[in-house]
Amino acid sequence: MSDISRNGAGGGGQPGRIGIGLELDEIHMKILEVLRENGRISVAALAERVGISRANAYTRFEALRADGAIKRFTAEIDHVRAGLGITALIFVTVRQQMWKQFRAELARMPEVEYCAITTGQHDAMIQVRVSDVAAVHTMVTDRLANIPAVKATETVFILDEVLRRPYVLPSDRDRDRDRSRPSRRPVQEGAQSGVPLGKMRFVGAAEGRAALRKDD
Amino acid sequence: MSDISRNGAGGGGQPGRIGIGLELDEIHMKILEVLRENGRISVAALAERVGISRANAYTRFEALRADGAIKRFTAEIDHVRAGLGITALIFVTVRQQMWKQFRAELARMPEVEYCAITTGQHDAMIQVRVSDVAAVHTMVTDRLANIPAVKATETVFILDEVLRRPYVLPSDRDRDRDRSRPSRRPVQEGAQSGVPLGKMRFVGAAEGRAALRKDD
DNA sequence: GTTGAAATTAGTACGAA
DNA sequence: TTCGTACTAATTTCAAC
Repeated sequence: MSDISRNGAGGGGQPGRIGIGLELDEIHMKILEVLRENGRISVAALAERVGISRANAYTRFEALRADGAIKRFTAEIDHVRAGLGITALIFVTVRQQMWKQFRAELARMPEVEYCAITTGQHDAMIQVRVSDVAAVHTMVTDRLANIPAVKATETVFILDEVLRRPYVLPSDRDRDRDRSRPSRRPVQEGAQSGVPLGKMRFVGAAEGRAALRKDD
Repeated sequence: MSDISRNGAGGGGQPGRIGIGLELDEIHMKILEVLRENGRISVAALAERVGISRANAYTRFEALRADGAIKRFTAEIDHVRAGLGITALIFVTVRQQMWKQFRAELARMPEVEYCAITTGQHDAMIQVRVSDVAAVHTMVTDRLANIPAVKATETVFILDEVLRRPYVLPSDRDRDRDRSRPSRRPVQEGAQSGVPLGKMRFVGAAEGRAALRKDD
């Protein structure tokens, strides 16, 4: 289980259009909405909530699963209750052309919950869950630093997780737009909103890093 | 749905011990292991895989749910298929004593999938999923920058998501330790592993930020 | 904490609209 | 395609051990 998505750097699909596979209509989206909130709902109950027949619900449910739009069903676990009270983010600078090795090592670290390749100052961000702060230290100095692919790390602790949505869907945005922005003007220019631009910074990829993903 | 966990800054629980509520034994952990991989498995099948009777499985299943160790069941959705091909991380510096406002505004932004309060240079990290790069720009300049609580932002794009585990459990670490480290020496000192310490950096909280969580 | 049997519900197949 | 119904298989509940 290696790559869980293929986000191109800048080539985002048009809103509403899906590249290959199943064409997702409004009812598909409704199904996804229900399922991300209650992954254990029966297909019969799902059909009722979405407003389609049971047979149809079974067909669409299977189609979404087969197509990969639904990747899996999972239980969200309280890691504190489970004994992993410490969460940290480790930003990693990876030596070029050693991504393959880095990924292989990641797979051997069960305390890593999430890893993403990013633009900006660092190359990757990994999120780890451990039982105590010492384990973070061990993780970074003992395990990560011993990987030749790792050039440098920077660690921050997560003090609180304010929000985690099961999975964001385009329909959420539409709903919000209707609620809080009755008349939405099209995006034209960055400075159009009268916001002091000095407040924010966009950080692009370092030189020569655009090709990194091709390593494996 | 505001705070999804109560991670203390440094006060991690002892490994294996859970503060309040249900005492989780080995079988509970096994149940969680199965459920995080297959959230839709029937309790009957779960009982068989864990090696207990069905009645027992039902009891424990309900206990885990009631206790909050299982927070919810959800479907993992392929955001690219769903039309949200762009993922970005926005690091936010929040004005002190305006956290409450910041959180309230977050709740009104459906494109935010995750938000954590961190130590280090910034105060919070938010992950957003949108349909195109322009939407990130709009999000940052139009929406975030208009929140008085937001002092500054720094945005990076996620090029690829290498790894996402449903939820890390302590038993994963044990399994890994058995597999790759037959004799584990106790952690004593940072420099003990012979690793060049210059490679890594731990970033603590900025001054006066320890009290931030008490704002709400 | 376990097993077994009844009641309920889920999943499948197929014809009609 | 979608719906409705009838059929089969499985799950959940509940009881006794």
